[in-house]
Amino acid sequence: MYTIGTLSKKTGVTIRTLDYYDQIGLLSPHNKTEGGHRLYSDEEVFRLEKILSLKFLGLSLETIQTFMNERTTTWEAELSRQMRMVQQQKERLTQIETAIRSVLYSVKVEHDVNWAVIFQVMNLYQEGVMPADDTLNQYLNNEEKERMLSISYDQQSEEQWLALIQDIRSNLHELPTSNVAQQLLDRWLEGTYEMYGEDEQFLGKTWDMIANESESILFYPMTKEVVEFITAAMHVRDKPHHQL
Amino acid sequence: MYTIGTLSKKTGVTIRTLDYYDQIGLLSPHNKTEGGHRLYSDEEVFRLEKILSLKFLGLSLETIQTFMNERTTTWEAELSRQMRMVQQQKERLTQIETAIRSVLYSVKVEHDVNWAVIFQVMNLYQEGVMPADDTLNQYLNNEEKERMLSISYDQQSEEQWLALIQDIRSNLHELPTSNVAQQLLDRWLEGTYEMYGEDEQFLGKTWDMIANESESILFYPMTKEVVEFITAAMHVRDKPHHQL
DNA sequence: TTGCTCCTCACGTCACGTGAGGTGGC
DNA sequence: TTGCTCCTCACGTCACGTGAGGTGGC
Repeated sequence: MYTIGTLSKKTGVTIRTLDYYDQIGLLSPHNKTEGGHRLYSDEEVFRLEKILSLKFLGLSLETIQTFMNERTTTWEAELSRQMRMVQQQKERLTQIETAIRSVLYSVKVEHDVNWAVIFQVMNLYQEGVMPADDTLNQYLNNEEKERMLSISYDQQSEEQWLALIQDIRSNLHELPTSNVAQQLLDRWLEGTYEMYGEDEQFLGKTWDMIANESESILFYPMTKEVVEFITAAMHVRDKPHHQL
Repeated sequence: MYTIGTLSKKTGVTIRTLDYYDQIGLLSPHNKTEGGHRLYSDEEVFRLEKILSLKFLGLSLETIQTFMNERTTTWEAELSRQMRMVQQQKERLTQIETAIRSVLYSVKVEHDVNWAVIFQVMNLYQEGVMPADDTLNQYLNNEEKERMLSISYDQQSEEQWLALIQDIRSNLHELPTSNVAQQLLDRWLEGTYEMYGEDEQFLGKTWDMIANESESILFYPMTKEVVEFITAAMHVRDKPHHQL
């Protein structure tokens, strides 16, 4: 038999929580002392562990309550519903992630929030139709799309890209043939290879997509100006008589 | 000038919400009629859109409140914090997803919840150290790991796997040489190729991992018995004089 | 004048956290 | 007897939803 304090320490659940579970009838003590102190047995410990498990899955205490009184075979529908909810939330969080990234870029690069960008991102996502997905589908096949989406930015590479884009933006006036432009292109290519690998076909398709869609905010902060700058510098390099 | 009802229709925000935003001083009307009715101008419409955008990012009204009074350059720290929170939540949701899948399997295959499985899943994840990841790292390199994790189950393939595992479980007593066992193996191989592709090396490594870890619940419902059944059937097939 | 809109309370939500003031138990 | 544990209220949380009862505005 455990007092409420002992049970609390044993399971890491606060006394107030056990108190509450008793109150709503989710977990009642095995019996009580004359003075009204609650006493729990191993049976309740097991029940509590079940409760905690189901809580971890994101179920409400009410759902858990009914689950505990029913056969496990009736759980299927509710668990499937919960599964769908979890998946939807994950998608939403992914959208939020991209949105925050855009805002952070606009704060860092443009030193102000680009509300036009944010409103566009909001509209894109709030329609719920994932138009970003449609655009990707136009340019990439399924395998390429997954490859594109599975690219993860770490802190460091993110900062490098940011710095590069900032540098490009402040050198937009430089001629494509200039050393400055060509060095920026070098940094660009290096970063691209590092992040996307050296598969020329994949790189080509991705670049086409970004270039064509540079007026939308899908690939913000790859704005039109930045894309044009890179393209111009690349053209110069491709011509033999300008090669370094 | 818009009345509160007009603004509500224009923006899709409920009157009660606008009411509340006025109450906490987040969005006050431009002015009021003599009778006390609120009147909003385009200025407030813009402010409201900003508020909604930031709310979409998951920021609290209080944070939004302070954001609106500060320069955007001060948003960085808070936005980065929010970014980390979002990423953590996504990881948590992924864990929940796997956990729910396990429970669903155990309900469907064993017609009861396998609490031992669930408690293990819980412990695995609640430590916060992602031991699942450690195990994967032991057997697969980074590329293979990503490949493994990016495999997505659709409704249909999930049901097929489930049915197959159920069938294997109810035929565990059959000899590896039996027709039944060999047919189950066929279904197994077919499903594997469909899902994981035909890269023998990758398949081999993955299978080694699953086989070695079959006593843990990482690959539940690939339990020890199921793995052993498949292995045995495969050995028979590999011997020429048993080939079909 | 009649509807419809808008107003201001005020309670409820979900799973507890955080006291307050008072007793039980070794 | 003295601490420490435990008890039962009871308010607060966050961003509104949902009425209730009463007035404004065209």
